[in-house]
Amino acid sequence: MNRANRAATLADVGREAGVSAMAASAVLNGARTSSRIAPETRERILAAAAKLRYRPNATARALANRRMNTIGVAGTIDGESVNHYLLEILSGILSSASTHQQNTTVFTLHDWERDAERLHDFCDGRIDGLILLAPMLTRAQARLLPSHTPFVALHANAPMPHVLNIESDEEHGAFLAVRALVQKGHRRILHFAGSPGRIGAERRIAGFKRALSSAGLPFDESLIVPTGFTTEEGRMVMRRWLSAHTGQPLPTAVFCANDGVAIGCTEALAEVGIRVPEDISVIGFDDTFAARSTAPQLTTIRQPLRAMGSRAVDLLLERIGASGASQLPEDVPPVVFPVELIERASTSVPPSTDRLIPAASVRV
Amino acid sequence: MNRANRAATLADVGREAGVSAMAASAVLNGARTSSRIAPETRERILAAAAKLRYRPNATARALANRRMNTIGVAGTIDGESVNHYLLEILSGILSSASTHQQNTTVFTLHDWERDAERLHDFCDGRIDGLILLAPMLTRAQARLLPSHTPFVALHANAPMPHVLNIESDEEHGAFLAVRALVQKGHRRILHFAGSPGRIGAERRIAGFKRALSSAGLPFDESLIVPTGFTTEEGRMVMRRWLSAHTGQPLPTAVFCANDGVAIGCTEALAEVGIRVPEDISVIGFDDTFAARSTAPQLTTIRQPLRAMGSRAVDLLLERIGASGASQLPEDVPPVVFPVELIERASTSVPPSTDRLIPAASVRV
DNA sequence: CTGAAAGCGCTTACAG
DNA sequence: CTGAAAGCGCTTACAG
Repeated sequence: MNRANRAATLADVGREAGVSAMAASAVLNGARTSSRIAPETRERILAAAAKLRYRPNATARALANRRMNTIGVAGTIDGESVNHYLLEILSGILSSASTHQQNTTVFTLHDWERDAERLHDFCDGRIDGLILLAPMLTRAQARLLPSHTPFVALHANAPMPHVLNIESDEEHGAFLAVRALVQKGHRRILHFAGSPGRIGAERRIAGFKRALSSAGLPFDESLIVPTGFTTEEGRMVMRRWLSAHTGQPLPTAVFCANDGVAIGCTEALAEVGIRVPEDISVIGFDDTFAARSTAPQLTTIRQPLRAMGSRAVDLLLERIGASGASQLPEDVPPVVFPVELIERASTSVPPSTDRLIPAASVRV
Repeated sequence: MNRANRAATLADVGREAGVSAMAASAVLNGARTSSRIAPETRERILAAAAKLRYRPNATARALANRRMNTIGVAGTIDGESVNHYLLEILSGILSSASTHQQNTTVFTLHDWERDAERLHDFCDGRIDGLILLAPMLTRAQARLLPSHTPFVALHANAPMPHVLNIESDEEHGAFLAVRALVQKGHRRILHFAGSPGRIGAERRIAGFKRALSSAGLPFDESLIVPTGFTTEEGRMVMRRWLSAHTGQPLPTAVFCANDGVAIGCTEALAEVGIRVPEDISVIGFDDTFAARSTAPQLTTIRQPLRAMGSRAVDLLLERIGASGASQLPEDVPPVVFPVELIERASTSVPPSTDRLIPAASVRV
């Protein structure tokens, strides 16, 4: 037993059961189950496998099958602040992969620009296909992606040749958010707009404008404020905005690029005693866990993030199954998921009289 | 070119360069670099590899080397609420693995009890070793772990035979937290104690008691309240506790089992107008990102979570390197990291007069 | 110092 | 219906 530290192999199981490795293979993996191996032989093999705690070696199987039964997910998942948006998509991916009996390997990138080359390293046989979470690849980088591995993207920032993209109707989401505010009577609506250059931010601004113009309201460029997409940025930007506008009338509502920004923004308002929704309405975007864990709970635009993650897995597995030859065409239309307005406690009618912006208290 | 959809192999590179696959292997992986392949041949091979975008196939290499250069991490990482504690450890793991040129595969478990068997499936050659994050395995389950894969645990709930455990000095952390409160003058200290049956909770209670007794203060069992370890639980438990004690004197401080609980607890206090730290001091545990992102920022006990994650990788790689034969002894002493008190804004001296607990307002 | 051979553990045609 | 052979892509001894 000098093999105590090696995992049992098919050959070991065969030897134990007095049959060939191949016979063991036949009964231990569904493949050739149909061929009738004598029931008692089958029992003997099963017993031997159990006794030796046999598990098929994944790398050997992958080498023979050209299939690892593992999908990869790449995204900027770690980082200073927790990204609920990515985590919720990831949770949809993990659960769908698991129902398809596929493993999932998560590759953490820090920066799409700099880490693009690493994507190639992942496509070395250890995964059968790769899901890109909110990739920021240039078209040139995307063109260099290995052609032997199928890719699916979620909310890609730019179309990528031969890559299927899954997104949600963000423009319409922004439209729904702002229309809801307008219908409650809001006229002076601030927009914390995410990061300039991000397609998601541009779409929110487009929806914002469309909602105003379809209500016959004027658009005031100065109410669009770039923020990034994190709670910290939401908090900082709101603090700065308030102290830059001390003494002026408070907008009656803020439409935030996502829930994280909305939460940070709410915290900064609370610091100076501005109440949500009594003094100002706040609306978020995404409907992540975070939206339900605040007080007041956040009115927001729901993107079906888990479902989008699941769909990414389904479509990727379809691509993987479609053997070799068939590559997607250069331009492939995106899959677009609908969004919906979720009304909770952070929005209401505007206050009857204008609030003035108080002087900011000093904060650590 | 009917191989367009296959990745280039060593044989392809060799053919392109007019040499054997083996010669290509020698120059493309450091291994036999020493053997002098004529510099111009070497150039030709390098050029061919670049032209064909050759990447060594990970599964073939793993099969030949019995080494995947990938470490696994298993833990209950997803779930309803974000676990900053695990994410911060994970971030230490990812960064150390990356400096060691190792990939990391994350396996998400939902429940240690039920998913213990899945750990076996991960040890099928796809990883070289596995880090268990806060495993809740029984000794019997631990004994069944495959012996051909090295394991390292972080904050295991019970000692596991042959498995190295990395932990922090939680008992001392609790002692430091409570001593700091006592030194400020606090006498009536509530403890939100985590989950009963968890070693971490027991150690916090032990440290709590030791701090009281070494200050000559009495211990009041009724001030120990089980909470779980999430923000939601902290919020709910504090709400319930306040409404169960309406009209009674407010404790002057709460020592919480972790930062998440402290944050939830602070939120519940804010809901009824109790101010931190003016009316009550709050202290957390862990010093995760979350502790610095609240207002007021949280006084807490710092565990070096990232460093602990890195160390887990280092020790695991050591185990992997120590070939076959050498298994760890049955009982292996844990690696214990020190903790420290981080004073921020959520603690201060107790108020000069007793606060009474107000009636809870109704909350969604 | 270099090339041909054998093997990692599995699977898939292909003969008996 | 079952067994022996060849191969997945790489690496590691082992002869020339």
